[in-house]
This record gives sequence, C-alpha cells and structure tokens, in this order.
Amino acid sequence: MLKISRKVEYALIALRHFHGQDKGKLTSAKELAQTYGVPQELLAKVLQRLAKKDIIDAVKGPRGGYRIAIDPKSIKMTELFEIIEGPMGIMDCYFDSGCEQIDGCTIRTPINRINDSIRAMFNNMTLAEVTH
Amino acid sequence: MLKISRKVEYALIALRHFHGQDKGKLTSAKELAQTYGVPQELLAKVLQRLAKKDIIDAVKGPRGGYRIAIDPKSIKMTELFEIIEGPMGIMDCYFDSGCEQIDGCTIRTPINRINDSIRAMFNNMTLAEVTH
DNA sequence: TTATATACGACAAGTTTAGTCGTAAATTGA
DNA sequence: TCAATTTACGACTAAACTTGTCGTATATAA
Repeated sequence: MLKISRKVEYALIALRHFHGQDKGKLTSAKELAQTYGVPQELLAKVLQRLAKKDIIDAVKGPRGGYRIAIDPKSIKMTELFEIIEGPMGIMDCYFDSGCEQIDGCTIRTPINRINDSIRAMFNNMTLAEVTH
Repeated sequence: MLKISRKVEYALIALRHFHGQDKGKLTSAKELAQTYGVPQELLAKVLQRLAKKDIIDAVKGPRGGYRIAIDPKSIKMTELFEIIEGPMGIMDCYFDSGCEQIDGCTIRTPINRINDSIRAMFNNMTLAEVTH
C-alpha cells in the first residue's frame, strides 16, 4: 500500500544514471541492467516508455542506447509516474461495481481528499529534486 | 501504485459512520456492512484491529457492536494506516536480495526521499481532517 | 551481412490483496 | 439454562496486480 513500483524504481535508477553522466553520452539498456543489477527486459520496457514520451532519446543500432532529453527540473513526478504506470489515483469508485451504498457513498470525499493530497505533493516535486 | 487499500477504505467508512452518530451508540459489523454495501467479514477484521488498538470500543453479545473511543483529532493517518496494514514504507531494500548494485545503490536516497515525503504528509494529517 | 540495439506485444510466474469460512467465546434476554 | 447474536481470530481460497521472460521485428554501425 502506498508503495512505489519497481518500474518507477528502475526509471529513477536510469534517470539518475543519466544525470551523473556526460549529457550526450549513450547508455544501453543492457549496460544499465548489468551495472545496477536489475532485469534488463523490464528496464528496457520502462526506457521505451520514457523514450516514447521524449523524456529520453533512443538511438538504435550497435553503439546505440539512451540519453536524457529534458531538463530534470522541467518534469513533475506526477507526470513521470503516469508515463510509467498510467493514470494514478485511488478513485476505483468510478470503475468498481461494488458501490451500492444507501446514502450516496460517504467515503468518496475523504478518499478523494487523500488522493488529492498525494497528487498535489508529487505535482510540486520535480525529477531534479528526487535525483538531485 | 500509491493506492490506498480496501481495508483502509472500510476503516474510513466505519470511522466516518461513528463520527456522524451519537458518540455512545453501538453499531455492529453486520449493520455497517449492510448499510454501506461492503463485505462483512473483511470489515469485521478491520474493526477488530481498530478495537485491539483502542481506536474503537467493542461490545460483545446481542445488541453489541462498536463505537468510537478516541478523539479523531488525536490520531494521525500514519498511525491509522499502520494499525490496519502494518509498517508502511518502500524500503524493500533491506529485505530484498536482488540488490547487487556495483556502486552501492544510487537509488536508495531518492526512494527514501519520496517515502519520507509521503510519511511526513500523513503524519501531519489527522483522522478528523479526513472524515471531517 | 552480421552483430547489436531499440520496439513491442504476448505470455508466465510471483506476490499481494481481497474475500470467505469455520470455530470459539462472550453476552443478552426469554 | 438455552438459544440467538455478536465479537475474535486463524486458515484458506480467489482474484487482481506486479514483475519478469520470451519471441520477433526493425534499425544501424562496422
């Protein structure tokens, strides 16, 4: 509960790597996976998503790899999370069918309040602050 | 990811119910489950945990049930979460074996930073604020 | 033209969460 | 006293989600 996923972890590992690196230098998924001891295929998928959203550049072919494409200050953590995990939030309400309360869901307000707080927090936090 | 569990949801439903209620009045798990359309057994378990930690009083026997035992202002959301879910945090690091990074885990700091932020937030939030 | 790298979808394994069931103990009221 | 009701609690099953793997296609450097 309230945990960050491995995918996000792997993304942060990679993004932090790029941060302490010559800005233009390419690093392959394989190299990253070996360096940090994480599963290559899954890391690759995360990198692919980041590349698709132009957070990082992808270069194909031998001597290819990835490099950061943006200023870490310019991306909010909410954006990063949602690139990797899809829409974030606790509002199962809208999708779930188990919602047959007599008095119009007394709990939605509190849940949304918590949700909004989490969102607000990560909305005010940039990648730069996290990977410093 | 970063989602609140059903158990916590059910706890909030119950606690909110008690809030809009004569302070001494007892409500049974069955009654709560029927009123709000949630699974009775699971709700009961959550209530039992809350009772064990003296957040609510439990009264056995027919006409028994639960009632709130504390001032909602006096309990932090972190405490509530941990009563229901056990220790919260993202520090799988210590337990996981998959952590064989060459350069001493560059990611623990960022992850802990996020973790601490979440904790700090719920540490500054009381039950009263959530169930208003 | 071969080796290396990204791209991507499908699948399998693993873990966690949600929900159920059975049984025991306390208590009320007839 | 006894039956009905309610909390207490552990064991178990089912469902959902996360994590990890595999196969294949495409691009490209040497």
